[in-house]
Amino acid sequence: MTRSSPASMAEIAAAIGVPARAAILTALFGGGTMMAKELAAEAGVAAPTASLHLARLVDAGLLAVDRRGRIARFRLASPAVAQLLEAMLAVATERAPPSWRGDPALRLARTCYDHLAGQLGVALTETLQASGNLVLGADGGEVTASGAAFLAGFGIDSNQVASGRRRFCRACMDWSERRPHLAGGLGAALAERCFARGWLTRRPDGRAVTVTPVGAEGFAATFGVSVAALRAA
Amino acid sequence: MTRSSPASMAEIAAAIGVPARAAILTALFGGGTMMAKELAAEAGVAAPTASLHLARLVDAGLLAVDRRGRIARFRLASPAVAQLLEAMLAVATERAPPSWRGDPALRLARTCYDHLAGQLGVALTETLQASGNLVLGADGGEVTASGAAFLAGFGIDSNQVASGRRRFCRACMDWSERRPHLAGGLGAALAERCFARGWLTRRPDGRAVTVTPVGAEGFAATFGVSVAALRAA
DNA sequence: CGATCGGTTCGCTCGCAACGGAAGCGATCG
DNA sequence: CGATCGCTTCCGTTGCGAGCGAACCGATCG
Repeated sequence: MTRSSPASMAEIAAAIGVPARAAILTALFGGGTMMAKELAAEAGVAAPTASLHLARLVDAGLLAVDRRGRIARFRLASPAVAQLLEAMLAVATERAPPSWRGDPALRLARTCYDHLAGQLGVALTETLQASGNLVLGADGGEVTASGAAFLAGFGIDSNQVASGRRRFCRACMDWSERRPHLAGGLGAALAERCFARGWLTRRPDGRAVTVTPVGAEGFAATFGVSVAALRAA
Repeated sequence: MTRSSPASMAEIAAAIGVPARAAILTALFGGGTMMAKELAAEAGVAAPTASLHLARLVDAGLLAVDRRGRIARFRLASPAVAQLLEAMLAVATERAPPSWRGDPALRLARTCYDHLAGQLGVALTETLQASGNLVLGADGGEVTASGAAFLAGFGIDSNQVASGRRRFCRACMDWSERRPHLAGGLGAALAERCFARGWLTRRPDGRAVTVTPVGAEGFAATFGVSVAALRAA
């Protein structure tokens, strides 16, 4: 029966369709994991209420939970969920008042689940393509021979990333820039390296990330991306 | 304020998160337009109830309405909404019981907003790429010189499609096949030609489409796609 | 110009679920 | 072993909204 689709769609949407739960998902959209108590604060509700919300989100298949002793850490259940949230933001911005595209800091650089988004994410992706290091196809994408060498120099072993269970390379539409950025295992690896090198730091209060001074230098030297120019644009 | 995102996300999700409204959206996901009365029947509710639901969906920016005299025709507000629904279906199938990927007819061929999806949509897309007629990139895609000639023979003027306001060519992830299919203006044009030639016919009861005998012949002769083989797979 | 038809507004009922307070439970630590 | 902490379960309250029937409104048609 075709009729099963609307039912499960409504179930999923209803699980999101409450300010408290939407706030929880938004907080986790940055890609991290959080304890129930933190999420309760994030959603602005009491602990018992948050507990119910979290149970429902897990039940709906939107969150995964990692219970260790008395503490429970929550995260998005899958990349597909992150894509869903991304799509909702796209619709939200589309219908938003004339020209309000979100917090400038959020537009500049943010995490999208586990990879980079915003102007920085898009710029890095386009630079990699323009330099012939990366070819993004609709069915994924490939790293060229020169690209593998380039990434190796950056600390990423393309073969190892590609051997993972996860989709190697994927284009993810950026809701604020309306252009695609790099996602998938490779996108995650790239983001991870940027954090590990201290080029980027996560902010405790959202998914926007801060580009450090050394990061600004690094992005310019390694990728030819000027963060200052992005900020001015 | 970052805080505006969760609020609008919840608003949008809440607009979908009721069986009746999800059914309405699903019915329109096929890409057509429908009258309020038809949608009421589709959702299984009385006319007044449907009227409220429709008003709310329009208000949430998910539906657009075309009022002409006493009749009101509804359609999805934008391609972004179609992408959102696609993403919800992706999450729904992910969490679905072991291996239930929807109605076989729906998997074989269906419309996704205004282009083709399902095994047929994916197969056509992959054939076009393999034959060097189409190069799908992350930031859209291009029709090669030979591709333009090929499409012209099929009745599609690539230049005219490309000159439209709409994104020419885009990859849309197929929720049942988990592989991308062709979307955007070109995808819509391709689907339109298939219907115009009588290769495909819409079913009144859903978004699944029927491949006619002449269509099966045409897909094999023109694209080298065997519908019978797809059906068997 | 009266009948019909599509759609909306009104008034009402009913049920679900969001929420906080208090208590319970298991894990951890001093 | 007792105190604390993180989380959950169990209450009761409260309010929102989904639903229908009936009446209403405007467009269209005979």
